Amino acid sequence: MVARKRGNPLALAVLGLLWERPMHPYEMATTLRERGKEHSIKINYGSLYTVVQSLEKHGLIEPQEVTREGRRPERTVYALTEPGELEMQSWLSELIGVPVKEYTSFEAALSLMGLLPPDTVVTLLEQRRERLTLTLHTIESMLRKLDMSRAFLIESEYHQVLLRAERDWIDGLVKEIRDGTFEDLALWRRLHEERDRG
Amino acid sequence: MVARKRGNPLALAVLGLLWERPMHPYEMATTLRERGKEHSIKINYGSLYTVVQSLEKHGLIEPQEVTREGRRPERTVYALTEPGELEMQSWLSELIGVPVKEYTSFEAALSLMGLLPPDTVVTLLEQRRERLTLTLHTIESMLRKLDMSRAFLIESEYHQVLLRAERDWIDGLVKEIRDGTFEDLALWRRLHEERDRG
DNA sequence: CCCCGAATACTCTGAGCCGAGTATTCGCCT
DNA sequence: AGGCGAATACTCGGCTCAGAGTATTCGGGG
Repeated sequence: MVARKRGNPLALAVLGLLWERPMHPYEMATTLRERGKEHSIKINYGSLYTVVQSLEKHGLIEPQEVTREGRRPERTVYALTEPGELEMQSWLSELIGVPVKEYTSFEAALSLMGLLPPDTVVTLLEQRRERLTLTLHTIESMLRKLDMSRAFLIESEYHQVLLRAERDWIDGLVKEIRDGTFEDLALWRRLHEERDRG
Repeated sequence: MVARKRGNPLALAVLGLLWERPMHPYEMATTLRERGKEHSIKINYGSLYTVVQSLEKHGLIEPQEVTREGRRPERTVYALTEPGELEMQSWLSELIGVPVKEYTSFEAALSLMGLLPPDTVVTLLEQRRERLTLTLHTIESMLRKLDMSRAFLIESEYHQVLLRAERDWIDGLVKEIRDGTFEDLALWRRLHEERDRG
């Protein structure tokens, strides 16, 4: 058998859930939503069922029983196999222990920002800054009224840290462009002025 | 015509390149690599050619001429259309001005870290910390010997800021788990000990 | 007691993306 | 002269993913 390709983290979440107890796919989705994991892991039905199929194909999970309640569609309850438990541990260990470069669309946008004139960029950055602050406030107030135990909040704590770092950095950048400290600002501006005339 | 679906940022980069001058796909790839954009935008041939096709289909770029050098394969040179220029500006503006949640695999992993025993997690986090520091050093020394103008480095400056924020946060987390300050640590540990015996 | 909307439990299709593979040519080294 | 690796310029098939669509049932209001 070929080495499993570790793609969608949703598959890892599935392994995690089955580590606790057997479940059918739909229940996995709702359980994940109840626990608020949808904010850190993208869940959607299409992917969920493909992912479960692929895990079964690789022998990491196996159908335990097929039940039916009333005349609802059948539910296949899956259980974790032993290879599945090992895979879950090794995969999760890799995700935590080995950083991988993730391509964000904002980083891409920054690398192309020279395509817009400086003043436009400043306006947009300020817009982003405001929106980030708003998101941050929303998260903070959500957490305050939720008051779950720390272990469930780790991921959103991390998320907040990154958001704040981004906001502060944008702040600095905006100031530099505004007061002309930004290197090659003149060049940048000239380029767009020429283009506008030409 | 249906509204274009703004997917792959590589398409935006293509629009950006054609804003400067007409080019054929292979040249786009090499130009982007020369400028080091491959670090902020994922480039691969498969996607590049699909993306160019789709841009042409939507009238944002158009073939200008088909040349041939020696007996190499033909090269189709594309140029930006006016709708293409507008789309590039509005798309880039959106990417800068409107933050969108991006799902990183580390955030997913954090939300599942309870599946591993605390001591394992600490070891893994320390591993990650070391690797992050290493990456940071590599980037710093690359930038030092590269000495390009600021405008070309913005994206990697941003990247560094995020890496540092992550590293510092991990530092704090590790300390909390180590010295027992971490909330519900006992519960977490007990859960795994029971499981080991059971 | 009947209707409507929410919840249950998936299924399906098309689009997008990846990256290994292909075929040719240039240039350098011996 | 000829052979080999790097560069040129794409192509192709398979896999994944999104998310809208489907069919059924339960619960509550009038």
